[in-house]
Amino acid sequence: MTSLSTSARAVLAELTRRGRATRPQISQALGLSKPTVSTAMSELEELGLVREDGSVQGHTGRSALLWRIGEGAGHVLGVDVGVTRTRIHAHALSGERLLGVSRDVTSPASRSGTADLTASADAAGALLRETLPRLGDSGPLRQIVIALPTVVTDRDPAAASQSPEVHDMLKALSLPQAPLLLENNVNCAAVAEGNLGVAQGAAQFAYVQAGVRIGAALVLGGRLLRGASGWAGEVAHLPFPWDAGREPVPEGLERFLGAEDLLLRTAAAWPASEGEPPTSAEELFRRAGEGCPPAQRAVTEHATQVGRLVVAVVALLDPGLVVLGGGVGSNPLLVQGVQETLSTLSIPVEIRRSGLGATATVEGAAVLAREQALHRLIHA
Amino acid sequence: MTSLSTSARAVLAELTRRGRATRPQISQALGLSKPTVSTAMSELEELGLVREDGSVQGHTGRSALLWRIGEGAGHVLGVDVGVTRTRIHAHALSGERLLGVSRDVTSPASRSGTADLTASADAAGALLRETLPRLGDSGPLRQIVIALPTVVTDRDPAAASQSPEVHDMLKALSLPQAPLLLENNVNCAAVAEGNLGVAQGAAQFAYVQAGVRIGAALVLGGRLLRGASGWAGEVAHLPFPWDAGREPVPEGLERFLGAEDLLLRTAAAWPASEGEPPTSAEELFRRAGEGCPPAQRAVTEHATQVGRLVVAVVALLDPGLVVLGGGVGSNPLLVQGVQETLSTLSIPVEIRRSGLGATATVEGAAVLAREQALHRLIHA
DNA sequence: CCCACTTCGTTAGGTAAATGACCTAACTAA
DNA sequence: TTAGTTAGGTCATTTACCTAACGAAGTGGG
Repeated sequence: MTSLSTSARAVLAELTRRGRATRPQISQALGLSKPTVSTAMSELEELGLVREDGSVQGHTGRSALLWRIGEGAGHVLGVDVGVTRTRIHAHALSGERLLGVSRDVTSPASRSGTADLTASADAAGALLRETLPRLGDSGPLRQIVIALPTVVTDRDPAAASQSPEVHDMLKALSLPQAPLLLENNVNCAAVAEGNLGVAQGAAQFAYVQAGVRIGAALVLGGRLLRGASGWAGEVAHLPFPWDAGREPVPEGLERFLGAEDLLLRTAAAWPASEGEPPTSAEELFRRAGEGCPPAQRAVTEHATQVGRLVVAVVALLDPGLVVLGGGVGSNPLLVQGVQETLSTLSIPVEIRRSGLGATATVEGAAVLAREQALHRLIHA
Repeated sequence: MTSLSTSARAVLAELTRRGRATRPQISQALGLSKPTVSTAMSELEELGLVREDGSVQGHTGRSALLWRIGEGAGHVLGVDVGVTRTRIHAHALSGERLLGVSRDVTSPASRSGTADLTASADAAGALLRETLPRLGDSGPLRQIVIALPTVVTDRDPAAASQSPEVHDMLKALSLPQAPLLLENNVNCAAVAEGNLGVAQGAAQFAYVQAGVRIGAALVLGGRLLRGASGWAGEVAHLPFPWDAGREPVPEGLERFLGAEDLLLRTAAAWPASEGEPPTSAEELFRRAGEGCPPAQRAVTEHATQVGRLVVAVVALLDPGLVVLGGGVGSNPLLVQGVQETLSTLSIPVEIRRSGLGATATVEGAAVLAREQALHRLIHA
């Protein structure tokens, strides 16, 4: 494919930012002359990357044609290879969602909560083979991003598949031919928050996910902070408790702030007079919301602990905004407790609760795929 | 001043990176033709921004002229307004140091270790007035960066001087007319490590300073991570101890990891048989190095605590490299203990000891000033 | 010392991208 | 209708590069 001219790249980038725009708007935004924008737009139209889409009326003067990313620009896939459920979203390069499907992972490992990448990939692969034919003509598939519940030390699958686990997973997925990137699932969820969720428009923010597992992600100027080898945000590996007296346990924070231990601790402190202790995080939060005292105590205590993690994140990074997500983290009862813990701190910070739910990860993967595809189109 | 052409900007940037270079070298590095580089260089020479500086001989063929940033490009100032000592460094835009001076702050507050910005600024202002005349003709003063031992919520002094403390400090300094930026002192020291110290060439790294006070800074791709409002790295404000049982004290980490409390704890555990306990961090480390058991125990224990802070930084950010600095942090005995604490972690990370000493802060301020001045020259 | 060879730096001529100036088309308001 | 305004196209011109060619200034071999 022949390369785009400089002005065509600029026009494509601006059109991407705006979704739909007229040539005069783009001309003004980029400081390019009208002829230049027109030539560039023709070049893009010839390649099928953009097309006319209505016009702006009601203003004085001649009405301007509206332009948008066209079907020929193609589409991308976001794939969430989750422990208990896998999800696939397809997005056009224009940003609109073409389809979103999901399927349970049924394997002994997934029921016990242990990660079994190959079992998840089998389910995702089957789902993919049923789903792709439904896409019809959406242009070329330009990028796939796979969200994984593991540390992603190398986003490039060519390098990462030297690890046998990743190699087997990719084989089970049997993906169509297209550029491919791997990404951590918490990172994906954070990207979704920044693009579609409560962190829209934030220059930077931290995302703390508390559920069965615990993790964090950092977004700076729209870009993920990945660290030197992909371990950024892997707070699960923090030793805990961090105390002058007791010896900290490696990976202790994961155990302490994960949903499993929360339920165990709650059960241990449960008075016989209140009947059976809750068996899931959802139940615990429901009963706390209904006013059950031991459930409330457990939730408050847990919120304090999560709050201390958030305090550490805030003191180190000053993100200005922290989004709480995940099955436990996105609960309204938790946010209040975290906010109280933070009130001792002199650093200004806002706490928001994620509203995206369980699809956050796959949505983020699709957003990343679209960004990557556009980046390649525009900058190469 | 009339604006530079695009190619002149590129040539100036490349010359800045290389220090001295010939036109053919620049031509090859930038992919520009020889005539283009020549015209761009003439443009820069006419403005006094560059000048010839010898030639390359010994190779076959005609010898090429060497070029460098010229005196007309001007100079910059880095000012460290420290608690006990203030420092001023002047650098030419070419990078060479023009002078470096320092002076003790003599005020009741500085002796007790309390920060008194105005007293420090008085000393720095007097030093500045004696120093500037010695500069001779070094071209225009293009940028001043002031390093402060406080949180810098606004680097722009016009906005920051709304705070009466900063306003008084700037008045006491009575600076010459030039663009001015404020920066946190730990951030400055980190920049120095990245440009002149042990973190040279690192794509990203964390800097942890342990001395009288405790602080951290993060450098990503040569840029400081400042946070939403300048509080990034202010770990001193972390509540401590972070323990399920005990109630954490706000600002507790500062107290716990600072030099003062280290000496108090050491004295409390000091056996009478060993004579008087050490009265300074230097003495403590010296006696530990000489094999004195209680001093060794205190240092080991302290290294473990600093190590836990480093563990938190590494788990959250995966910097790949952590530089330990400050009066306590740069001690060889400490590094070993920190490394042992880190060995429980599965994240790959290297620990290095700062070798820059007490001038790191002012050097970093000067580097930042030069970067800022070049940035303005090249991109505006 | 002379001469072949290489590289530097300048001059001349050519080209692609973007511009400004100008014109026509199309729409609104009165 | 008509006046005023904005969109969109055409074209000569400018800008910012490039390649080609050549003299200048070095090196090394005979």
